[in-house]
Amino acid sequence: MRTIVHWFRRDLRVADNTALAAAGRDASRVVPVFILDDHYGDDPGVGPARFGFLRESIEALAKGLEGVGGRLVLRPGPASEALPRLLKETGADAVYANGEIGPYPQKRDAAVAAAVTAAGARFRLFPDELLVEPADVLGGRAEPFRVFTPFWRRWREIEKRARAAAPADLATPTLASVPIGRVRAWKDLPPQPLRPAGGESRAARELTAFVERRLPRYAADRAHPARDATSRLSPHLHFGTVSARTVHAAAVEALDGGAPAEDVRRFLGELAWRDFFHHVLFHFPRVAEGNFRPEFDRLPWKEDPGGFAAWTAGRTGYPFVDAGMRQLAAMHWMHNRARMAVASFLTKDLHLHWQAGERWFAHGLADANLANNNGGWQWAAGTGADAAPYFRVFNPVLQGEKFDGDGEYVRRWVPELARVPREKVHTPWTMTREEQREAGCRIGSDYPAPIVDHRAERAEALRLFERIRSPRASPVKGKIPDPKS
DNA sequence: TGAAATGTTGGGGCG
DNA sequence: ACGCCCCAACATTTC
Repeated sequence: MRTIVHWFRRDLRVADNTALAAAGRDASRVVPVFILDDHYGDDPGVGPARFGFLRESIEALAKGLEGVGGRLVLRPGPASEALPRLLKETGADAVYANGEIGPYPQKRDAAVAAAVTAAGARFRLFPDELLVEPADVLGGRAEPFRVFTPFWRRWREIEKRARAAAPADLATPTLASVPIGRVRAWKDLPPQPLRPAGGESRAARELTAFVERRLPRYAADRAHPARDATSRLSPHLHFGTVSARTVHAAAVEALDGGAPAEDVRRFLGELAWRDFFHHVLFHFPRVAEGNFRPEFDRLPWKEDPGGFAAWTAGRTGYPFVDAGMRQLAAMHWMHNRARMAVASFLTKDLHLHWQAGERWFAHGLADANLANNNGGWQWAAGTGADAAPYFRVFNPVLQGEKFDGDGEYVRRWVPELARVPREKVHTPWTMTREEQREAGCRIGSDYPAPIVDHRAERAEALRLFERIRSPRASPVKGKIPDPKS
């Protein structure tokens, strides 16, 4: 009678779980464990939103495992001590887990591999996190792609792995486990009524609703943040409450159900971006610490605590930017179009380091994921692999007018502007005194005037970015504001 | 998965 | 009929 430990990390599901399925096949008893490490990912500044989502997902996982005869065990970390102890208690001869890309998990897993091996057991990692593995998508001369489009061309040709069967009977023995309610990090969480909810069955419902109702209009609607058009799966993909394979398969199968090919193609493109950014992090782990493109180390980012505070508070005076930042604060999630606009504003209108924005997002977003968050920020700042060119500066007014033409998104998240007429909802500072009175919104008191002049700051950004071309200029280090302070 | 500046074209008003 | 100007619409270039 063989026993195997399945170590859950960011794969908090029973269905289509590669390592768990393998453990179920290879052993008659499976011990599913989640370890309360000081880290469960390697992002700086894990905030309450992710802890909240994680807690819900773990509670749901415990229930889900009961359905297949499993009992989830919670143990304090570090994993390199908890796992050998568990091996001894259960007589298990192996630890199975799904692999994770990132500097922290890879270092952690190396230490665990050593500890498990020293305890006389086997440590096995399974490919599960991504649709395609880094080793499977290489360009000419076996070099990793640094540009998305050729990556995507290759990515589409690769057959995606089949989904793993759900385990039949895990037959977990009874073991000591930390009660979830006893965990300090989870005790004092503020209420988060609008945060995406965690859990495997929740993810499955989101996926079904997305594929049936929103995917068929995805291409046309996805860039409009007021429209309910996106998958909302980002936190689920981060925590593995749904697998990327299941999402991919559902989208592909939707083609047979009549979903237009263009909509499906665009959505698959987003899944490919996720793989791309993970591959970039795998091949170039230095991106976690700084610019992918070293010439940007010369860029003189500014320090502006007041500007940063206005940005975080959603009080920049640019409605589209402020709506995004307030959506983040309220929902612990932000629409991607708004993410690009607020990132452009932080880096190119306020000239603040993209890492300040990355940290704020990591702390605030339920879906914050090192590879995607870092990739997104370096894309927006122009410092990354296949990044937007540095001279691509978003105009917050035009972004609003293009993607929120009637101002619905702005009005939803910036209630001060609820009664501003559509023509001026993205430029409220152009209202006359009379118009301000009628809209019940005085600029400068009810809602701020723009804290910077976009036209002037765009020009300033172009001037600052010039420096990346002159090799003489010296690096300037700016301090990065701490989101918790 | 930009935007602004600059260039080109063509229709219409007008003398 | 013609040249001229204006300007919107679109294309191209530049940042």
